Amino acid sequence: MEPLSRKTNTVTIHDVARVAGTSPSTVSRVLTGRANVRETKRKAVLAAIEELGYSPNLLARGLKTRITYTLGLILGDIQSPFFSAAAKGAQDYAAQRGYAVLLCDTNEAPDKQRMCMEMLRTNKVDGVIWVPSSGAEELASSFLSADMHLVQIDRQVEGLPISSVVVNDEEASFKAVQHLISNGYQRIALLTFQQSVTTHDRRHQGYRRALLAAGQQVPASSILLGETSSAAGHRLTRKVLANSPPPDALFATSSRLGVGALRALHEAGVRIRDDIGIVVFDDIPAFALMHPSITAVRQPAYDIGWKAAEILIQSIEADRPLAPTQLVLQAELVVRESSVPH
Amino acid sequence: MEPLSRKTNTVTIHDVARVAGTSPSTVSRVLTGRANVRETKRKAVLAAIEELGYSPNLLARGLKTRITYTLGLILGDIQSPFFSAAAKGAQDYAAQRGYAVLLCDTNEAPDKQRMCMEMLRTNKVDGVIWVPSSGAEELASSFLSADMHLVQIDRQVEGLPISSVVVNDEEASFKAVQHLISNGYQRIALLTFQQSVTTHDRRHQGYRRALLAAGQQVPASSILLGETSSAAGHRLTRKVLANSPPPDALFATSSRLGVGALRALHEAGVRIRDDIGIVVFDDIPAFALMHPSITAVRQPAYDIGWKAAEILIQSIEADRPLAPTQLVLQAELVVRESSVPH
DNA sequence: AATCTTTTTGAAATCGTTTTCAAAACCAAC
DNA sequence: GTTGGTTTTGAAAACGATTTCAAAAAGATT
Repeated sequence: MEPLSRKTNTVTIHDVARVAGTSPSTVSRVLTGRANVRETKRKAVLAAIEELGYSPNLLARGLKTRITYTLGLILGDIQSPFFSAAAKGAQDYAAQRGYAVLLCDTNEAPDKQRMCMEMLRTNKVDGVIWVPSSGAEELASSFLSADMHLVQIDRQVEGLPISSVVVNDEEASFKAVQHLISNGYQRIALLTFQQSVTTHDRRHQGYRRALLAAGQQVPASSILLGETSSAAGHRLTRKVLANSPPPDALFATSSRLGVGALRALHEAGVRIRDDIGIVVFDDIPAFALMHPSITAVRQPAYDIGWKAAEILIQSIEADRPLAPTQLVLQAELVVRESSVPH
Repeated sequence: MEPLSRKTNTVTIHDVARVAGTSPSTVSRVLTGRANVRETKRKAVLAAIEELGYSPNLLARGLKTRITYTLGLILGDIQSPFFSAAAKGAQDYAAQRGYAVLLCDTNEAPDKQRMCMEMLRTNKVDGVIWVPSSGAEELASSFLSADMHLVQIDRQVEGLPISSVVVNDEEASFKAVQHLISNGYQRIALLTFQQSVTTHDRRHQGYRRALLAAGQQVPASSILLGETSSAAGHRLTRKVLANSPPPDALFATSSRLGVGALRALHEAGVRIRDDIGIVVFDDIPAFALMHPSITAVRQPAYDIGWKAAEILIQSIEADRPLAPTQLVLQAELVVRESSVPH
């Protein structure tokens, strides 16, 4: 690390004080608005600030107050529509409350997740919104014991007192599969993530419950496990199409798995909707544009981010430690063409 | 602004020094690695750091060194696939170089853009990557004169010495329209942004040049101007379809305009590909999945972000001011089905 | 006009680092 | 065992804010 050049022309609170004919203390008082200062002085200070183009140094302020008005946001992949919508929601709420947002993309890699947390810690963020990747338990507990404010979104690390904002994965999946059944589909296969993650586990659970409620068995051959990538969706779909009898419907627990499945179905020349129905958990813009359009479970991603920021800031600004909040938003089934046979 | 509670259990460089039996100066030296310290001491210091779980306070460091190792990123809309890919590229490069990224989403609103810049300035970021919205000229020049390091991506504020990373908009558009012409399309309409923004202006320019090169006129009725939203794409397409004769191909200068156009075409019962060809500038994942799949101009969005961060950090770490870099990456036409009649 | 109360003010300490500067420790060569 | 030249070290002064504390000013009350 070689030393870098430094900017020189910074204007500080002392300069403002000098121009306004007062002391730094008073300038600070008008800045924070926490104490009363005579109207004439206040005017003079504001004029000086204007004249000098002064803006307070948040580093110095943060150093003294231990509050940085900065949040960390750790995502698996900012390119995913779900996460970017959540990021936008979080950012919008944070900005409205005067907080800045430090973005971290982990590419779903556990070690990068650790690095991100470390980075956010040294940057003294006031709190963190994150999507815990699998195997994030010790990481979570270590930052919890350093009394870092945390809110997890989408997924949950279970058994720890951490606030979270998630959707009703189990129930929404139950309804989605029930919808397929009530539209006459008989042999519904499941495409899901092989690793244990709360979201996928619960979606899997909802699928099982719907089949059982309809008096159906859940044969092992119709549960397909893989990565949550479109390549995996493609591969698993090809595999399940080889079953005899093949499934007449698919339920995919992530949009990527769904996208891969669609590709495989198209290649196999199977007609979506009539030959095979499909519902995907997590809606993406493309699904509405396709022909036939794809039925999906829409998650309120923007709201998830917004609410997470709200809970986080509330926790940060509370004087005493709060009990963790568990917020469950409602995901809704958006029925389009792919699940409704002619 | 009410006073907030403060964390108490911080471990500082003094604690480390005490445990290691040395002085803060020496601890600082092993942290920065900028001076040599005897191997025994160095070991002791590292052990103490480990034992105490110390991590340096970047606020204090930044206050002293005036270097925060933080970049600002100002985007119009993080949900746009193009911007989120660019954000990812920038973040990946920045992280690799030890920089954090402060995210700002302006919703394309000029006043929010100003607020973002102000926020980044008070946060003392080392530099900023941004997408200048229209009317950002004075903003740009004011931050330029405060010798803030800036790199603009996608769009350019013209006439100011600011580094930028863009694509060959004009040429790629020229090729896209030429491609339509060579596939037999005769009356190609243009859907573009009504406001003057370098990207759209250049794409418009490329469209004109292609038509003129083919010896065609450019009738005013085939230039459709509106917002760069899918609603506008929809409206403009309905409008242009009413022309007599109607166009037999469309060139849209943004993916949103393109998406709206596709919706309108579908509603009108016009068959894409045979009745009407279409090429969209800016590729999105959905285009590859549709039937027929949509020909688009693919931009290296990830690389744009990556390169912008590279240029920015280079400029930050240079001892002396550098001449602004103008980098033009190559956008390429991805020919799919929508522009190739049977 | 004198006293008491309340409000407004500024000097100085502090937050946790880095960095200068001079003293201390080390090492080699005589 | 000096001497002289390197390295290593620690004390103290920043960096730019906030905040405590006591003094000064203003306002009320007699």
